[in-house]
Amino acid sequence: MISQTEENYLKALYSLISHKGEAGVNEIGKLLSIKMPTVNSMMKRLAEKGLVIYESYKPLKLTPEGMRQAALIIRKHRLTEMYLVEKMGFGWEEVHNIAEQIEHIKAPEFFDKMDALLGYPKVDPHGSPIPDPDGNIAADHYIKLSECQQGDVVTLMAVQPSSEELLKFLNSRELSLGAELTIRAKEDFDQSMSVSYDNHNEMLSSQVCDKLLVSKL
Amino acid sequence: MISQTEENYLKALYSLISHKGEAGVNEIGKLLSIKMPTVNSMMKRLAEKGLVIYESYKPLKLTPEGMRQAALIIRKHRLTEMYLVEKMGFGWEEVHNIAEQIEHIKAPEFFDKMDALLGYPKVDPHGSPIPDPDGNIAADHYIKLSECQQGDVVTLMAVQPSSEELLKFLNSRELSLGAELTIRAKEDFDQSMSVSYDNHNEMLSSQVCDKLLVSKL
DNA sequence: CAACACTGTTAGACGACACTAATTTTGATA
DNA sequence: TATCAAAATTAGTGTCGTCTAACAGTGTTG
Repeated sequence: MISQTEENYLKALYSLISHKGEAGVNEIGKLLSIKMPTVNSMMKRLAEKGLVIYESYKPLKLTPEGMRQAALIIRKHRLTEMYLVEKMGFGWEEVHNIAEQIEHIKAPEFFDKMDALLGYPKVDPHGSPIPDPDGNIAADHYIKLSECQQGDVVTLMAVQPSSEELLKFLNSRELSLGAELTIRAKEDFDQSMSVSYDNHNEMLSSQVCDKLLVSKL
Repeated sequence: MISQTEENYLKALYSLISHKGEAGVNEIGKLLSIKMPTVNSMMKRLAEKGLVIYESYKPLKLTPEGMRQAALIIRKHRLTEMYLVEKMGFGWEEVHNIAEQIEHIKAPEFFDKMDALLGYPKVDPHGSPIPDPDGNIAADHYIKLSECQQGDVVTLMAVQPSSEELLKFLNSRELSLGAELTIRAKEDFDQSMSVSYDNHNEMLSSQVCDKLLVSKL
């Protein structure tokens, strides 16, 4: 049995590894607000359980089973977020903390029911892919808005990572997934962008553009 | 902050006290499958926190604040059960274990939303009253079917306590809340009852009749 | 390449929550 | 009322998940 605490470590490890390719004890600690020695001993325990590959002073890895378990937790998290938005009327900026708790519920039938009621969605409300029931996750091929050029016309597909503050900012600009963005200008000195969509014409800082994932038309 | 574990003790204490008027360390232990010494030390901790009145070798009591906290957990449990049945399509016999976990979620807005989507229900799927947001719980004035007499015509209002097995039994007899029962006969030697409702005519054992709460017309 | 900063590890402690074994209190009853 | 069984308590242990303090390894850089 994997405890709630262990689940949180697996999730953190998974997200660090999939974003940066590697994860160290220190990084996990920062992500979870837990001190290094605690992380260290937890990594040893997860290694005992066959979920993590631990070698002294080497970067951490997940075993295939560890990857699968992590993906299944993320599946529960993202299904929950989708359910909260689609079926209960929460805003996409409100659901993270609730899903963070519900993801630990041990009741497969509960998540299966959400999945069915939602029509087996492929992505969560922020555009991140929902792993399938076996723990397989579709790689998305989107690019960052910040990598696009003046004149490009793109569709907003995901917000990643999606802090509550960023989502509120996007709300205030009425910018949501599926919006068709035309890049009017890109400033050389700060990489900020001027984009238009629907009835809007907005300036987006590089920090924002870095977190908006788009697909070119 | 009240931990999940502490919440479970409060709930157990609340239900023992409200059903039997009193609760002892031993009974709580049995209810929660936890050994007496563990219960004992937990009771001292809850007393420290002002939730329980603990005096050596005396029956346990809840303080007003302890009562309130317990009622609020029960509120979350029952709202969740109602939501699972009404909005997600679960059967009334399936929801207890899921609600047992979701009741510990710390997110008032989540339960407020369920409450609103359900139209502020007064009872859960088994007919038990849902405490209000301040922790006040309406006393029901129902009587046990087992206390009724031949010839009585009554409405089934609640099933209490409602084990999964009992609920499945009632399903198999198509007996649900709101059914209008006519008591055809009551056997003296075993207190079993013959009742009719809708297109049914069934024998109910005393064990069953003890758990069906009804109101007389 | 030596020094230093950062990262990682070991050792020891602690609170929460569980246990077993041994003891004490209570209340029923022979 | 003396005894005894059940309930309650105390004492001591163990695991999980956290911490701090001290020490060790790694890699960059003057």
